[in-house]
Amino acid sequence: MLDIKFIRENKDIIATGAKKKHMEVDLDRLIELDDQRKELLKVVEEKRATQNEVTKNISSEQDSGKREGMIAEMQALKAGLQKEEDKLKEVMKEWQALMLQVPNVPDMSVPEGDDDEDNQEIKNWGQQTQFDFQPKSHIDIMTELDIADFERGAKVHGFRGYFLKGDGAMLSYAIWNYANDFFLKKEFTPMITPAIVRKQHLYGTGHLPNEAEDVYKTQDEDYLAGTAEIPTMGYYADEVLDKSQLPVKFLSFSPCFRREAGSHGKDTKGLIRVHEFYKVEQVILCEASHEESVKWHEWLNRNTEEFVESLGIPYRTVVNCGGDLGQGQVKKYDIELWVPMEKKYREISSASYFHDFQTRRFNTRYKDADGKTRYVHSLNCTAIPTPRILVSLIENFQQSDGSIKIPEVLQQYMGGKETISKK
RNA sequence: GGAGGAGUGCCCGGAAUUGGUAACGGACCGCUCUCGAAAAGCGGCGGGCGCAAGCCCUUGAGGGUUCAAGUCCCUCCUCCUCCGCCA
Repeated sequence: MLDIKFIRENKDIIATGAKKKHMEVDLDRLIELDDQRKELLKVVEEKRATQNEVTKNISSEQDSGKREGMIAEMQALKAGLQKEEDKLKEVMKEWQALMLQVPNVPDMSVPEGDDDEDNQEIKNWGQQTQFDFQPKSHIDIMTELDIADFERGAKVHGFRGYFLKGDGAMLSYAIWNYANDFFLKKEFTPMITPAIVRKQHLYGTGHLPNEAEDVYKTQDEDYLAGTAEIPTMGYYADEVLDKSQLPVKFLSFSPCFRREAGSHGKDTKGLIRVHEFYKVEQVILCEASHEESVKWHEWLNRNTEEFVESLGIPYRTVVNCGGDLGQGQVKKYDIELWVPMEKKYREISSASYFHDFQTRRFNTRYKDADGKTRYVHSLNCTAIPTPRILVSLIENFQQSDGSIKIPEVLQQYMGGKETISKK
């Protein structure tokens, strides 16, 4: 959500930004509606003012005749007021729907482009793994080692179902525990968040109204969060923080649920694209300054890069192009890990900042040094998603005998084990 | 799921004639006073419109009754007490 004043004063900037993001929004209609809103508001407020004043006098009026007259007068005024209020309500409905459509303005440094094909590599770390034997996919490796079961996953869950089993499960625990130790050194507050959330919080983060298809819903009209970003951002909704509390740094762990409604044909096998997974997510709330946002954005992304480097998995970082940005995002980096069997880098992390786009919807503010309340700025970045990280980890660390070498930093979390091999 | 009680201004307390238009106190911020601090005093301390005076909105959310709703009615949410169920 942007400020309507800002929209009115910067229509061209927003229109250009929307175009860069390949998003449609009818700003002229919005401004037209806003004119109507202002006009109606004026009429309504004037009538309410009269009503308030006369009504106040009614209670102190002793003469019952006069009193009756005033009441009758107010009854008439009320009928007119009601009509105007109904009109206003009608205008507000469309106004609000349009306001939810206005995308945040992408940063100047965001490259032009249609989709993820046009994202630009800004960093490349490590060597693409070379094998002196015929490498296998994570699906084959895990199945042969009996550390994942996709057939039974499909039997129990359905399409995109999976079981992690034995050392496959243990490897996930190891990654979670290692990630906790790694990131908590950077002064995050760890959180385990609810995965079932109320609708309003998905509007807050910007997942609604535009991504409704991709979200699971309960019979109570609650939603299953696709990321801990949603509950974590909701944590301080409708609250006013003190400047001294900022920046707030949360490391949130939660299950994540995604319908993947728009990607039926894609990544139909294995652990790349699944309906449910676990994720450790970094979330930051900082002061309302672009410089602060940029600083923490770089920091968040670097944290995850460092984490991947410590595992020794080759990766690259891209800056997302305009067409690959979400509605609220100002700028986004993706970290992509090398997947040998696909001969491609695949995304495992997204670092984005939003300025006050989200916090305006969440109504999360802070009291600044000058005593003014402002909306905080919000950012988030994946720390680590499981099981997707396993795809690269396993494929890059496979050995000729079909076993998996466990990255050194994870070994202590696997009881000192160095390889996962066939029993 | 059932029965009863409660929810008040950025925060914490806490009033409001059994319908008459949200007191007051604390905390916090600014100023005065002070060498400095404390104390005391004054002002501020939700949102919108307006150059301003001022006006409108805001008592968990949304509706309704009424000239007028914190107060009455309906739906929902949250918390507390009890019953039932339960990892």
